[in-house]
Amino acid sequence: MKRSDYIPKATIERLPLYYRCLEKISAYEEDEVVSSRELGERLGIPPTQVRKDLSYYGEFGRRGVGYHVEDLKKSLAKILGINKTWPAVLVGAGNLGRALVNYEGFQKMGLQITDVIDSDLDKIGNKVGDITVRSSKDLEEIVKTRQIKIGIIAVPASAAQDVTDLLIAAGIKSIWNFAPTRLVVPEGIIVRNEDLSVGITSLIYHLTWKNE
Amino acid sequence: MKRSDYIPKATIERLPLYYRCLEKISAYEEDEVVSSRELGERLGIPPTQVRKDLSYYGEFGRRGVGYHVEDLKKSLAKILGINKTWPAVLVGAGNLGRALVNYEGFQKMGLQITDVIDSDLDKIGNKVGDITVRSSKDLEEIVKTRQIKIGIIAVPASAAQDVTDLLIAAGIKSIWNFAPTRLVVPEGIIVRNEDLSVGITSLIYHLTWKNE
DNA sequence: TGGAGTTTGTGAAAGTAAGCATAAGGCTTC
DNA sequence: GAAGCCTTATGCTTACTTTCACAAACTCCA
Ligand SMILES: NC(=O)c1ccc[n+]([C@@H]2O[C@H](COP(=O)([O-])OP(=O)(O)OC[C@H]3O[C@@H](n4cnc5c(N)ncnc54)[C@H](O)[C@@H]3O)[C@@H](O)[C@H]2O)c1
Ligand SMILES: NC(=O)c1ccc[n+]([C@@H]2O[C@H](COP(=O)([O-])OP(=O)(O)OC[C@H]3O[C@@H](n4cnc5c(N)ncnc54)[C@H](O)[C@@H]3O)[C@@H](O)[C@H]2O)c1
Repeated sequence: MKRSDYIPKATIERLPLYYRCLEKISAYEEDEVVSSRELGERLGIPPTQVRKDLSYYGEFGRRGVGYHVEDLKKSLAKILGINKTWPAVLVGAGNLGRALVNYEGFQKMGLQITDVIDSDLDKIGNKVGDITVRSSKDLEEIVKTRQIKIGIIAVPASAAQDVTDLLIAAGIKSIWNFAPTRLVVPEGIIVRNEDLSVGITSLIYHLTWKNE
Repeated sequence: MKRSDYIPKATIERLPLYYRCLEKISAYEEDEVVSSRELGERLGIPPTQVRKDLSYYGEFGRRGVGYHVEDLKKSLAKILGINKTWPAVLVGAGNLGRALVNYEGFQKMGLQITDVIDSDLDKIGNKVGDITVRSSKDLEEIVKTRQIKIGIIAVPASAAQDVTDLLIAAGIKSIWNFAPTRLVVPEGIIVRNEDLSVGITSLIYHLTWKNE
């Protein structure tokens, strides 16, 4: 598959939006074809941006016509790596962890949380959804047998670095981090911070300064 | 307070990180002063970036010395608008909604969820944390009496636009949206989308293409 | 008091990303 | 089969963001 040498980070964050939008069209509309204009309108993105984003990966459209919904959806799934299912282990069966495990929406994006770890003895053995909570001493075996590459951190910030080190020792290659702290990881490990406080704080900022 | 005409979006998203880092230093370290180098190192941000970000709002440091932790923390709180508490109403007492309500960390960033709305008759009247779930017919009264400016959407995507319209009709000025859908709002209403699927998908993308 | 060593604040330069303009391809109608 | 109207793909321009480089200000110590 074609892929330009340099692709803007912002482009990569828009691809999932295109994918999800195509899924919706595919499920609820009869249109076989969609234009960059329509795709853009649904998402609040200029059509030129949609086309430029896609052009980094090849030519998916037909001039004068648009993009074939199913084809583009498949292509995007392949580009994003979500044409297969990625198993993941979640650490921290608290409020947020349980919400994440029970959310079905991630499956469509290729994520399947297969295992849950917690340090609380009262939680180990309990079920979260269909998954039995296990101790971190089982981590290495879980990661090895399922060939898990993704670890999800939903523990308090104070425990996040320790959990990170355990995950990496167990063989994980990437971390989705919900704890509000910076993780130190070896070269080659991918970290994605999902910092909800930043979201609300920037909203409050805009609210504060709106009329000045 | 000084504030440059144009401030990069990325700067605004880093300010909460600086603030939280200062809070941590203030709570756990004795240092009265911190340099842009140290602040940057803790957050993985270059020191020049730290200084430039702060410089949009004034001169907070002392050359040859650094930034006074408490002073900078106060200044940032004021800049971010989190030197007061913003009441908010959350709609959707499901898995995610309950996690958000029970999370204490938002208080430190100025957010207090004071009310919870759901349409499910089995949920109305129940408690989420200390808050009794109420029906959306009470929304307007809630927003008016508490002067709430922030609405939080934690309902399924299919209901998100309806809830948005209700919130705006009730007088809300900004929306923190967790539903994976674009909301259409009138001019002047601030929307912040917190799209977790984008996060995991971009992580999977990087994992997929890492060695190419 | 003065010089060496720090650290900030900020214009200028470099690096990224978005938007424009236009060429090229495609469909429809007569 | 040619005119007219679409829509995509992309080089170039414009806009935004980060990084660099250095003057200015402060501390410490001899
Ligand atoms: N709940 C939210 O809405 C929310 C919002 C933003 C950020 N966060 C962040 O997400 C993380 C989890 O939040 P939460 O509200 O679910 O917290 P929580 O206290 O409800 O759950 C944390 C869980 O982690 C477990 N845990 C603690 N240390 C552990 C360790 N070393 N190994 C394994 N498990 C361990 C605890 O037993 C508990 O079950 C926190 O870092 C929090 O700051 C949560
Ligand atoms: N749970 C997660 O981890 C997660 C992750 C990413 C995104 N999301 C998004 O967050 C939203 C909520 O997810 P969830 O897992 O909590 O779902 P959920 O089904 O557990 O909860 C949804 C709640 O909204 C209520 N509701 C539905 N329609 C309503 C209406 N019109 N007015 C008021 N209340 C209404 C339902 O009664 C239910 O209590 C969804 O849009 C989901 O896509 C959730």
